[in-house]
Formats: sequence, C-alpha cells, structure tokens
Amino acid sequence: MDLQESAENYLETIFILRNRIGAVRSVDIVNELDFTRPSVSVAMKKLRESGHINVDSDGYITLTEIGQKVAEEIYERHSLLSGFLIALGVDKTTAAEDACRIEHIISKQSFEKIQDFVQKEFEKK
Amino acid sequence: MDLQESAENYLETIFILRNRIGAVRSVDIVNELDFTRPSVSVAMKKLRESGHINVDSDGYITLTEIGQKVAEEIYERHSLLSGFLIALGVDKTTAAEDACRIEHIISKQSFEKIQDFVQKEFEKK
DNA sequence: GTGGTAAGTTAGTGTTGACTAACCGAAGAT
DNA sequence: ATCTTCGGTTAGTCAACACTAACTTACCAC
Repeated sequence: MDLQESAENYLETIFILRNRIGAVRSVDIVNELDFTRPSVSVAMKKLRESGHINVDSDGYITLTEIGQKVAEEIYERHSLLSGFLIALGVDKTTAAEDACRIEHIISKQSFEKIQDFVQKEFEKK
Repeated sequence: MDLQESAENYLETIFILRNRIGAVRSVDIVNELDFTRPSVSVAMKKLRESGHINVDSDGYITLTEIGQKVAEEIYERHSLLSGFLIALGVDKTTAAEDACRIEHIISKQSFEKIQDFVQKEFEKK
C-alpha cells in the first residue's frame, strides 16, 4: 500500500524543518504549510499510528527510520525537479511549487530518466 | 475559478475520442477511462451545466467552444510532456501516464519553459 | 409480446484531505 | 490568583471524485 500524497508531503516538511530549525512541533508545520492546527494535528496522529513519526511528551516530532526514508526520497525528488525547472529558466518560487506537486505523482522511471538527463547536462559543462 | 482536474481530463478524453472515432458517447468515455457509467454520467452532467459540452438527444457529445479550448490546451500539454519524457528514454506507456497527471498540475510558466527547451533541442539536431 | 442487452440516470456510499467550532492544559503576565 | 496566549485535540462539516445498487428506456431477437 502506497503512502498517501498528503502524508508524503508532511514527512517531507518535517524533514525540511528539522534541517532548518532543529526541533519540529506541530505548530511549525502549521506555519510552514499554512494549514490549520487541527488539520496538522490529525495528520500527525495518522503518521504516528502508521509508524512514520514519533512525538515526545513535549510535542516534539521526529521521523522514524521509515519516515526518514520516505522523507528523504521525496525531498530528493523535490530537489531534482525544482533544480531542473530552475535550470530551464523557471523562477524559484514557481519551480518549488510545481516540484512539490510533481514529486508525488511522477513514476520512478521518469524520475530516473530526468535524473540521468540532468547529470549528463552537468557533465557537459 | 479554475476547472477541476477531473473535468479537464474528461474534456481531453472527449477531444481525443472525437479525433479517433468521430462521434463520442458517454459509454465511449467509460471504455477509454475505465470508469463506471454512473461516474461518467454525473461528470457529463456537470460539464453540460458548466457549458463545456453539448449532448444531443441521441447522447452524442460535442465540445462547446470553451470546452474545445480547454481540451486542446490540455492535449497540447499532454503531447509535449509525454514527448519530452519519451525523448529522455521513458517508455511510451509510462510517459503517457505521467504526462496525464502532470499536465493538470504544472504551471503555465514551467510548461512554457519545457516547451522552449524541447524546441531548442529539436533545432540542435 | 416476452426476454435480453445496451446506455444512461439517480441515489446513496466511501475515501482523501482540507475546514470551523469548541475544549483542554501549560506557561507567563499582571 | 486570575487572565491570556499558545499548542494541541476532538468532533463535525464540506468538496471532489470515484464507487455500487437499482431504475429507465430503447432496441433487437424470436
């Protein structure tokens, strides 16, 4: 069973926030994604129950091993896709937005082919 | 108000089917998309009410001017995106599937930049 | 005309994933 | 000590979009 698109997105956001600000609470995700506290709260409950995150008694969120793996995978896709779009001349904001949507729906195969392509382009230069 | 992703998809399918088989009925869309008759029926009702299609007394579906415009736009995106992916080495089926998802969510800007890129690549050869 | 099949419709259901309203506990400020 | 604010939770709602069940109509065969 594949992970839901929204779940992937939450995990990625937790990953990004941890790298940016260190410790991550629900409210940080609320601010980052512009969702409401209840929405994030419910989502965190599901991620807890599915074993993707741990939440300590102070509300601090950490990724489990599985959660970390998913988050990194999505983040890698995000970086590659937005980098690719930026290289084509798309502005940073739009590239990030588009990458954020595409990263969840693109097939492994297409992702890898884009990866190959980007690598080749870099080597060329 | 932007058109729903599913609506875009239905319009594109009608466009494709008309080019392939001439006249299009609900059941043709059912077969093409592997949805159920009720699902398509309800979707067609909405597209009728929103002025994107006309349905004659025999159940034959045609695109209105607006519907045609949307359908062509999406189809153009689809062609470009799947062509691009295929050029990168993605197999036809996967490329079509991915294009079908990406075409609805990508920004105008990114689409245009990919278009520029593809054009440049063609010129090169 | 009775029966079968094809095509469309209506009504109701389930899932995903957001929302608001309202409540609770902890921590600071006065 | 009370009051506010912050962060989190629960419960209920809503929209999109598919589904099944069941009805209708028309047409074809015999």
